[in-house]
Amino acid sequence: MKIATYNVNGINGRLEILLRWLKEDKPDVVCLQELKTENARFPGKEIDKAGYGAIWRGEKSWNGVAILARNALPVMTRRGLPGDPDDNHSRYMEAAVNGILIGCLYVPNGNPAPGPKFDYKLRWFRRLQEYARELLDLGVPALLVGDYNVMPTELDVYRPERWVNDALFRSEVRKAYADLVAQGWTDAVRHLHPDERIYTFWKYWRNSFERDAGLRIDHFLLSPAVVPWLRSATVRRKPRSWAHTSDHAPVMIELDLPRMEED
DNA sequence: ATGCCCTCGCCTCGAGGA
Repeated sequence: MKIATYNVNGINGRLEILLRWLKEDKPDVVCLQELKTENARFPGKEIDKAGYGAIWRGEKSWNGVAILARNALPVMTRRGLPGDPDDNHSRYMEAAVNGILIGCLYVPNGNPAPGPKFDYKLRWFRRLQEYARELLDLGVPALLVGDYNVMPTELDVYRPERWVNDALFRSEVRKAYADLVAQGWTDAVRHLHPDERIYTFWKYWRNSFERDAGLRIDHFLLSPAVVPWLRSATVRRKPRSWAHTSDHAPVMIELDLPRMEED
């Protein structure tokens, strides 16, 4: 089973790129972030025609998350994080696929820091931690997948010294991510590639992709039940090289699911 | 210290992204 995450940076402007990549990699489940469109303008028909069922939660211009499943309709289990009824950003959506809970998330950027946007990011992270703890307590196979807007360590940044005061790398945010992982989650990419420089995002500016001057900010966190199934975790760099593409690359993991119990 | 480049909106500049 192949599960991917992809910050598309505008689902309508990026539809051709998305469909082309789906055809090449054939992921079974895809978590999308930054739809940047209201619900009514989500290209559900085109995605359906490509063989994917989809659930989504958009909003005008900003944010927005979706979950796609190949030849299936994801069963929505949650929309929005608990803990703040006034938070109307579309940043979390969760579905059950093949008996696995998959949370698709888009953590706030938080810049400029310090400031109200940074405070919102930290508050959002605390809510994620609280909810993630509940998921672990359930003991079910679960993944928290998406754009965390955090580089967890210096290995995850092209020039760490330039990012120390940025909302993606400040110590408070790195600690929030580390505390989340310490609950018992496994960062799939780092687990399989502990010492490798791996990036998932490159600015559009200054040929950063060609120079591989990037950041690793799109992550897969696996609950303990999922870790033994993890076969591979790779950044799909090719779509990032295409014209008019997102500034993120898709990231994909492969799970070897155990055979279903026979009756 | 900042811009660099790109998205979207109703719009040719501004806000936000990371």
